[in-house]
Parts: sequence; structure tokens; C-alpha cells
Amino acid sequence: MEQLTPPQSENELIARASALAGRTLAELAMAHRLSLPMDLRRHKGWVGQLIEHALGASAGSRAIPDFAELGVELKTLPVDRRGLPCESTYVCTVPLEQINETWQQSWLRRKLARVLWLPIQADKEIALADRRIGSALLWSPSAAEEAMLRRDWEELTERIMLGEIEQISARFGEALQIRPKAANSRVLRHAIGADGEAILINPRGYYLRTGFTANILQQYSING
DNA sequence: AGCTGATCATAT
DNA sequence: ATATGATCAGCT
Repeated sequence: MEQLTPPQSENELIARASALAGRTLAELAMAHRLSLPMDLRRHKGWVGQLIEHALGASAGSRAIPDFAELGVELKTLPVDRRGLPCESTYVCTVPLEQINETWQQSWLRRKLARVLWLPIQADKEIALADRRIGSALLWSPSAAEEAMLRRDWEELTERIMLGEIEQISARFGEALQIRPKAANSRVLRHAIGADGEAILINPRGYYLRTGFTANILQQYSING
């Protein structure tokens, strides 16, 4: 079941993703001749890359959507035995220097405009090989969800432009949070300091809180 | 048990 | 270098 060509429509993408429901990661890895790591400690992105391969995503690590022709982003969502997300979801890096973009133009909004969510069992008691893929759902933010994201983004962006990035911890934000996103804490990047001067800090990323993604899954399970 | 800050691998 | 894919692991 090698699938190398990108899906040509959302329906085709959904059909491919739906066909993965209930399958184990070992089955999928074997079908695509990929080796299964012992665990994810040194292979944190392995599940996401396996699914990209299985669905025919073509973006690689370029800064374009996973399914560029469709404008759809793929996100695997690790879930626990209750079906709730175990982890926050990385969205994009946080611009730290002069930010000229509005919410409408923002990288964050564009990234989240259309997302294929694919829940995957992530309970530590289930061996990686035996973890099963759940039911995919194709999502765009509701008006309420977008309003929440926008409030967080605008408040966080304003603080960054005021030179307060060093005071922004992961506790800020209702739907979003800003956390470090780098190879390690020694990686530095220019940002705006308290007096408008250039400072060096660890690169940051925008993440969706687990409560926000849990609500996405819940809405779809209620409404079919 | 959940959250925050830190980290790991690969592609371009 | 910096984007992609995320999960780890210590602290509360």
C-alpha cells in the first residue's frame, strides 16, 4: 500500500486517512518499509513522519502545508486511554523581532486554517509497535475557536513587541502558549529587549494547549 | 497527574 | 541555519 502521490482532493485525503483507522504503527511501518524505533526518545517525530509518508504528504521540511495543493496541514495527536491528548501541539515558531503582520496575515492563523487531525494511541504502557491509529478529522477553527486564538495571539504579540518576551512563560494564553523550541537551551536568537534593544534568547514556538485540542476532538465525536 | 521548560532527529 | 516532525523529563 505504497502511496507516494499527493492526494488530489480533500475527499481523497480523508479516504486515505480513514483507511488508517485501527491499524497499528508496526503494520504501517512494515507496509512502507520503515524501521520501527525502540522508543521515541531519540525519534520524537517518527510517528508524524510515518503518517506523512502513508498519506502522501510532500512538503518535507519546507515551510509550506503538508498537502500544499490542498492547503491542509497534518497533525498527529497523541492520545491517552481516555482518548484525550497527552501533549500540547506545536504550531510554528514565534516571530521575535519587529512583527508587522496582523492576525489575518499571521503564520499561526494560516497554519491552523485547515488541519487534518489524526489521533494516535500514546499510552506508555502500549508498545510503540502496537499503538493504533484513530479516526481522522478535517478541521477548521470555528468562530469561537478563532476568536480565542486571536485574543491570545494579539496579546502575546503585543507583549513581544513591547520587549516583554523574557517575562512570557508557558502560563500565558488560554488556547495558545509560548514555550522554548530549539535543539537545546544554548541556541540563541535576536529578540526585542525591555528598552527596545536587541537581546538574545532561546527560540520560542507557539503550541496549542491540550484542552483546546481535546475540545476539537470532543466536538467532532458529538456531531459525528 | 499535569505542566513547563528543554530536548532529539531529519530535511532543505 | 532554520524549518519540519514532536516527546521527554523534572518539578510542582
